[in-house]
Amino acid sequence: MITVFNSLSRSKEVFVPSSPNHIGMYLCGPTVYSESHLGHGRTGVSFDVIRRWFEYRGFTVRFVSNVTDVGHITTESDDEGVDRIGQRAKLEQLEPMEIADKYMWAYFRDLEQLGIKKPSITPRATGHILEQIEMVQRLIDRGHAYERDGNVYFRVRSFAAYGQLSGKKIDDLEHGTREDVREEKDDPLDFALWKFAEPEHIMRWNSPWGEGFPGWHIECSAMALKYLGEGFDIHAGGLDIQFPHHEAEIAQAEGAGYKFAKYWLHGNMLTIGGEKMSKSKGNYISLADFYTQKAEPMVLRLAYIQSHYRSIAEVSDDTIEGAKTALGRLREVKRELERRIPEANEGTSATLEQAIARAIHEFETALDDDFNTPKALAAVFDLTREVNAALAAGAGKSSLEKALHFYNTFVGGVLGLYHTTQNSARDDAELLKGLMQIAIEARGVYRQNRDFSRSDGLRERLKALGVSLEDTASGTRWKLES
RNA sequence: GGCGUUGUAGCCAAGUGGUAAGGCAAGGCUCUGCAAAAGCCUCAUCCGGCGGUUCGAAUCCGCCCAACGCCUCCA
Repeated sequence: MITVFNSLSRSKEVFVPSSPNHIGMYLCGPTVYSESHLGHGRTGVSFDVIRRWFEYRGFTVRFVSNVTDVGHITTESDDEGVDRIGQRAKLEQLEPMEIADKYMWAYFRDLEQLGIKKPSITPRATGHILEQIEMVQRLIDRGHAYERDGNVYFRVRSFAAYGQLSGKKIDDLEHGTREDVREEKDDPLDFALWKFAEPEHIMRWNSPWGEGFPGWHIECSAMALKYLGEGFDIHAGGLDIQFPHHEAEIAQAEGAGYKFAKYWLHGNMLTIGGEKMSKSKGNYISLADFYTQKAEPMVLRLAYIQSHYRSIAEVSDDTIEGAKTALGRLREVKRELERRIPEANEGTSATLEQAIARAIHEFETALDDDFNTPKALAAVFDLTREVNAALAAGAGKSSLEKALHFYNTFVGGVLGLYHTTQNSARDDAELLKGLMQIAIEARGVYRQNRDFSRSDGLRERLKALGVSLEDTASGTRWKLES
């Protein structure tokens, strides 16, 4: 039994899928107008683990995650209709669609590094203009929208449930609304479904209301319904787009007469030095910069998983350093198991098997309870201590194999922490292996002759190159430092 | 101003009525020519503060303090 925190009810609910073995899940992707940052990475990893958990529990998940490649107005009052993609296009002297394409692929690349599984479907907003127009027309026909000079607006007060998801009351919102609203709106709360395109606006499509482009929000309503159908299971996204984006999605879809998502899951924000990392604050770190300047992607993935997806997570150099070491232990225990299993004695270890059973139980319980990854990770580290002790005690092969299976299934499969990225260094693996063998042999001769200054000197020089040596009872091992 | 969240060891972070998970850092020990790795041990009488409820609270209630988020583009 899996329980999930549903933002609609603001409480944990037992998850009941709409069909027995299949789950439809939609995750709001970014508007692709600039580099993806640590926040995108966190949301991606959070829902990737959730998806993997459903799969582990036997569900087939259709995971739809969009890319919004239509630029949206930066300020409602701006009649120039400057949108973010358009702005960026001017800045980089590219076509808007070149900007969208460039950052979309960068986003895919950055997420892939984090071991995030590809969505089943990745719909683009520009590929679904017809669906969006249809939905807008439907909203007009049903009295939830109206047209003014080529713009179409959603009439918020016509949709009683507006505000339910984010816990806002329409009358409270009224006061907070900006002064400089577009005068043709009937109500300041109303939001755009379709915008008239000024002559200089490059991204434009023909519609029943003239040439224009869709508003932000409508693409997700249309694409989620198209690929997941009515009443689909899960809609997910960052907490910061709960309002107004998700609120608007519900209003549009249900206003058009369709049942929308049953469970709404929101991932919390990242802080740097206690402050939310965000574009407007300018304190964000792009994923690409992180990878080149801070640590490899898997360290980041572990850092994310160490906090619960609904908690605010602090990212600091200390957090990253801690994750780096912890990841090393998780890799090392797996490597050691792989190394030792072929030569292990036949037999079992009752202590180890009990520890494995307990770890599996605790891991499953933790993830079943609203995807509590920090708690699951605690179970993994508890087991790791047991495994290392068992290895030292010479535990039997079949128990060690069970332990290895645990790491492959849970740490690798569910948490996705054993993902490796392709890089050119890997092509040289054989060469490296051979060279290291030679170096180790040479050092071995020094050691046999008790010429420790030479053998230590060799080790220091290798260390300086990022290769560390470990002398063990069964010979010298080496590894590349991360 | 409206709505909401959080405050747990040096840092990160679970726990949400039964007497403080886990990771990092730090210190000691075992092993070792040395080092590393690994293991073992130590590391919050206490969970922002003050009251209350209870046999019992970090966990529930009240007040206070502090920080943060949404209400505007954001994952």
